Amino acid sequence: MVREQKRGEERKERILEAALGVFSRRGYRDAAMDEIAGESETSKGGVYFHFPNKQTIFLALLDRMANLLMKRAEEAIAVEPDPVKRIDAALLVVLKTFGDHRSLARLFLVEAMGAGREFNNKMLEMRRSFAGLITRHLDDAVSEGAIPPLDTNLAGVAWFGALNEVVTHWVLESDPEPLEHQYPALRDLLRRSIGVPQSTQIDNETNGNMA
Amino acid sequence: MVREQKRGEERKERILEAALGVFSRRGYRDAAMDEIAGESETSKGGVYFHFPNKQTIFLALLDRMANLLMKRAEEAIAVEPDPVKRIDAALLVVLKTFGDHRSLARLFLVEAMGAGREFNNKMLEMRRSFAGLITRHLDDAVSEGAIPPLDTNLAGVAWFGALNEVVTHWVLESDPEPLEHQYPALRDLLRRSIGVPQSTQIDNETNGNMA
Amino acid sequence: MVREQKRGEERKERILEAALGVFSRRGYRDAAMDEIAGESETSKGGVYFHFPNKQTIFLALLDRMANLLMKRAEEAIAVEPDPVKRIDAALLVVLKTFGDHRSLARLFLVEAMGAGREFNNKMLEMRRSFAGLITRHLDDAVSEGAIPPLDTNLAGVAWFGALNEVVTHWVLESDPEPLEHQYPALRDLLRRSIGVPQSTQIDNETNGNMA
Amino acid sequence: MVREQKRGEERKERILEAALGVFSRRGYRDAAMDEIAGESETSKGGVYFHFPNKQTIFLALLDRMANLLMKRAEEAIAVEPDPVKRIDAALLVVLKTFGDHRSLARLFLVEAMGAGREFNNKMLEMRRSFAGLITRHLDDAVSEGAIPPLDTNLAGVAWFGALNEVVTHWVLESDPEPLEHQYPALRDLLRRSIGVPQSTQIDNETNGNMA
DNA sequence: GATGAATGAGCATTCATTCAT
DNA sequence: AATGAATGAATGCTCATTCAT
Repeated sequence: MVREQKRGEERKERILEAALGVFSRRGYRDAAMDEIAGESETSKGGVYFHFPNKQTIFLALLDRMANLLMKRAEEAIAVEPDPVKRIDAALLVVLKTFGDHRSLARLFLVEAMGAGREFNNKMLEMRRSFAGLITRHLDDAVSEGAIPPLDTNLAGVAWFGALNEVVTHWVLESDPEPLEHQYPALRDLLRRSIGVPQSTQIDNETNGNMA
Repeated sequence: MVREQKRGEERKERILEAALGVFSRRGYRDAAMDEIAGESETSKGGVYFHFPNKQTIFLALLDRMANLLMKRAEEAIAVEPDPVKRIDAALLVVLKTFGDHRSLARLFLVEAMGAGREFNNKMLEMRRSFAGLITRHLDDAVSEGAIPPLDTNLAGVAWFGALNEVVTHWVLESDPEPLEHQYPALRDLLRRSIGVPQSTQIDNETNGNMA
Repeated sequence: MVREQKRGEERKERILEAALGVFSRRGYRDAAMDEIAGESETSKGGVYFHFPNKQTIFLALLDRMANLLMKRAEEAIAVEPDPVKRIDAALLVVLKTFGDHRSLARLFLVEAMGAGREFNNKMLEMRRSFAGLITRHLDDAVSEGAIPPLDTNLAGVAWFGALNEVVTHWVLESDPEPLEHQYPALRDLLRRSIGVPQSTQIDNETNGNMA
Repeated sequence: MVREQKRGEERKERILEAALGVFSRRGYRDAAMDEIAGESETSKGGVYFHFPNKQTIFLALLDRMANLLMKRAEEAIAVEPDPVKRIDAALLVVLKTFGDHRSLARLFLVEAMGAGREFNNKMLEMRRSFAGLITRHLDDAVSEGAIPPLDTNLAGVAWFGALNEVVTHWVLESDPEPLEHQYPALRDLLRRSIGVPQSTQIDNETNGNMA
């Protein structure tokens, strides 16, 4: 029984992987359940046994990406005491994560937008939770006196948007250079935007290069 | 003859208006040519007489929005001698333009993304041209000594993304407040991000914080 | 499993039969997939599950007729040692086969011609293979000394055409008499055309003239 | 007024020529009135002024070919006293006429067949009238004692079919040699089929080559 | 006579989803 | 659990024909 459960999970996993490939290759609307079934070495009925419909599969993938990002960002933040450096760390980890998963990034930032009315709420919620994460940490930095007061709500949204756009360009480009190369300049831009004192900024100038 | 031409143009215009409504109500894929025809008080054949296919209509609408934005931004910039204020002016005009055309904004920022592979190039091109506009003026500001040197390419992309995201939230929200309300905080954030000296900033500080 | 396969084949067969009816009633272009589906007691999707498109169904029917004819003709030929009688036998069998399948005959000789450019190659190939069959046996007859030398390639084509035309008239006529009635006269005509010696001809003279 | 009439006729002629090109290039069904209009330097409305519908244009073209063939054949026959030679002459003239008008031949023999139910009667009638022409002259030959009695009705049909098929192969072939090359062999075949005495046949063996 | 905008019925094909086996 | 045959609604696009100007 336990074995069967595992087999079930494996199958489910295979379906999700196949779906990721198909969705990011064809886009949400042009992805056919047939192709997802074929690519996951199942039958169409098999897919429908594990997922009630196409939308759910897409949403599961979206959630997976969101959780992956969130988790990694929180982890990176957790080990860093300095509020400003926390944000730097989170930024880097997000760039790295997207950079390693271009398909997921495309799904998340490109395909999900116009996938249909049904996804708008979900998208808004996700975007809000990312912006909220940023806002929260900016609030921390403000209350610790590391940066001057500002509209952190707006900053959260705007930062997410800036990041988003950089990644989107990278996703849409046919032959892009590694996403992480954008880190130093983006970090400086964002820091400045919230009035991080020059001194701190110099401190970290060194790690302009990363893996 | 002139009258006929005008009639033709009017009909074309009616179709575009109807299409805008349908596209932004249903999304690109779920928009039916039938509905566009119905809403423009034409027949399906009539629509196809004026446009070769669905894609072309969508693209025409996208172009229209892009041109509208570009034109207004350039105009706002043209009358402003101070490089920093130029950017402020452009920002405001973009917020106002989107704010007045929520449907077009939705089309431009939300629906166009996942409309299909065929639109990706067009989208990238448009996003690049906006980012490029910003970059160009940032370069001017740098060369005039108004702001310190920075990676203006990245800044262009990031600014466009920030703006984009703010507008997108506003588009997806069910009951949003006027988009222009975001102007002061966004302006400050962006200014700071490029190291605009505090003094200039104080000038406009009046309409500062909002929740 | 075997049962399922059989069910699948039955369904496919039903579709082909329905298609034959519809194609020969309406012609290739005016045949609607809807009608084929309806007549085969399936849904449109069902038809498309078994055949990728309309063209393929038509081609399958054409192939079926061609194979049926070829097979029967070869069989009739196989049991007959005398080269001239072989040809007589083949002729008779072709007339009988068409005579028993007026719809297929119409499809094969009338509808297939103007069905569209896509079918021209196929048609030419089929016509060539029939003409070739005749040519081959005429060659045999020549080499056995049963008939004098002649341009057997041309004769193959011409014979096929003669046969074709006789059948076509019969197909297009609103109230035709049995096709086989044409056999004796056609046989004599064809025999004479290749110079079959009178003696052999007399053998079968019995069922000679008809109006 | 006379000039206008002439202009009208010219226009009509241009339309027919254009239609011939389009029909034989695309086939009856795939020929668009738009293209016919464009190619005849008229408007769609213009075409409809001169012809009530598409079918009529096609029929006019068919008639034209039929008349051309008939007329030339009758002419060739008229100047020839010997009944057997008459038939030879008609055959040659038909081969030449088709050979010089491959588009018309395609229209007449290929496209017309599957153009739709509406044309079947017309086609049958045309085929009958050609077969009838042959039959008539065979009857003459019989009554003059030039050939032995035979089923001339069938022979007419079969001959027309033989000729038809030879021309059809030539039409469908991608790179055919001149149609007239088939004349000598076809003539001999047909002669033999009606039992033309050997002597006559030898007489004409000379003109195996033609213009 | 001519034009070309407009009409609208028609149609092949796709695809998410269901369900008997 | 899994299969794959079957469903049927949905939709972009074509084109002969009409008719106001």
